[in-house]
Amino acid sequence: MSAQTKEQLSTSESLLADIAIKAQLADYSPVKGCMVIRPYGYAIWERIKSILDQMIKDTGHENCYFPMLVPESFLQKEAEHVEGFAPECAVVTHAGGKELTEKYVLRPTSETIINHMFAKWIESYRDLPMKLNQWANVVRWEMRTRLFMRTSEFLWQEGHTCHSTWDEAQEETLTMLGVYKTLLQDYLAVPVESGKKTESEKFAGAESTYTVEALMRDGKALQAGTSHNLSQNFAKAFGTQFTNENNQLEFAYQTSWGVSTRLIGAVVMGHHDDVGLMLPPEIAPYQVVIIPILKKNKDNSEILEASKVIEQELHALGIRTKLDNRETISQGIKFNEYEQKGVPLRLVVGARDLEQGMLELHRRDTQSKHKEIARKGIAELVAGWLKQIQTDIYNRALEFRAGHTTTVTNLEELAAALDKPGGFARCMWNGDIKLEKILKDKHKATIRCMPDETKLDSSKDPCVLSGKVSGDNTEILIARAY
RNA sequence: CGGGGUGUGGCUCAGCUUGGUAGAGCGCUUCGCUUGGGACGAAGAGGUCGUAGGUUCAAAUCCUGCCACCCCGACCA
Repeated sequence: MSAQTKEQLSTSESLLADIAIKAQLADYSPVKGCMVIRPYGYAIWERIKSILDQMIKDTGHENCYFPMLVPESFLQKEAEHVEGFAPECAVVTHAGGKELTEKYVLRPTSETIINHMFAKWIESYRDLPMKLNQWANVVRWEMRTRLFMRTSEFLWQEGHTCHSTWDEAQEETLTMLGVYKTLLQDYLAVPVESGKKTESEKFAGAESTYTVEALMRDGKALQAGTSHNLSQNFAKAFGTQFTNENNQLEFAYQTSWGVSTRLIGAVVMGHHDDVGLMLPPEIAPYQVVIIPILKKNKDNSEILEASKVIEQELHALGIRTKLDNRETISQGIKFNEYEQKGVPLRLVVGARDLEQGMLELHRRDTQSKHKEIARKGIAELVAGWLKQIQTDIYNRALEFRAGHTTTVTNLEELAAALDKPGGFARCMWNGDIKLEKILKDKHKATIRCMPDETKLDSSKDPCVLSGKVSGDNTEILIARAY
């Protein structure tokens, strides 16, 4: 059964699946739309998780855990929320050999159950702000799934906060958007456009949604993280109230925000070449792989010993290192394996070079081999190179995006831009939702966001739809998306 | 749910038109020989051909139903 599944996938033309499976990040599970995250893929997730977890704590949040099962009735309390999520919920109807009187939903997100508890825990303005986060799995029964980008079950972090004023909630929303931007750009080396979503694209139940949008190498945009200002919507639905300084009962102002294992998809589709995956050093499970050139049936102890010493030197500088001293596998196979896995640097330790105090270093991002690297001071050299690679990979992605962003002033130019370079089309918009319908029907595209970093001039650049110039027009980014 | 496609050793597939009881390459195991970019040779292990039924002396092959998965679309982090 699973054999068939694998077979189908390898035949498929999905570059994403091809890279992810070859790099041993994940594999398909027996359950439709679900994936098994393999150790190498999970190690990347753990890197991302530990980096982000620290940032979440540094911004004053506490981790907690809410249960996976949510009473079905909870979902229905917030009108827009039910409408948005009900179709994709998996529901538990039986337990303990009996049909349940109240069905349980496998959480698609936790606003409802968390608000149920917020309502209980919050009484006074003195209890605010309450800033929680949880690392969890969620289930969304999507009609079409894609490895990492959209799986029926995925891992994520969801932050949920309560505040006493709208302004404070708004500030929180933008703070976390900034955290995501930093995570993506400084660690995953994925440049993002941050901005607000349009009404039709916002989270079901939110007042407004902010997003970080990345551009993948196939020209598609990816919503890499979202931060929502929920205002009082859920508080009203769940009775999350507090008494303010004036002894008046008020509904709490809330936010929620999340990023998921989709981030791994962003890395895969954001950084790869013909060989396979290319990992930014910051999130690579191991940043350097040491491969000793071993001879079968000969005494390799000297080479192995030298390799171990080098490994220790790298460890001492905090460099994540893997020494592959398997004697049963040729180095050619190893070279290939680690290239597919995207390990940033490969250090080759051979008898010949070692005699001359030299090593061979190979950069994954440029696929360049550097012989005659001095053995002495190797750890410092490697540390420097890793920093350089991190920067170079980011710049490579940034360059790609620049080459795939086109400013357009009318629908013809827009249509052309979405096809020819692909990627983002930047333009002004008068807010008429007709545009979104045209995009969807004719171009399979959407408005990704109204970017924070604007490049156009509302006093000169016309609306892409009406052709009119107006100070009321908004700048937008359009793209086909995952 | 609509359109298209696929189910045969671990993987990729051939065989099916013209039924005769299953093959190749890769991978795996052992031995030999090699070893600074996916070596080579020899021997070997491994499949109730997605599933249920039908036709037939005989079904991977023909017929019918069912199931699963993949791709495209509607939906979405």
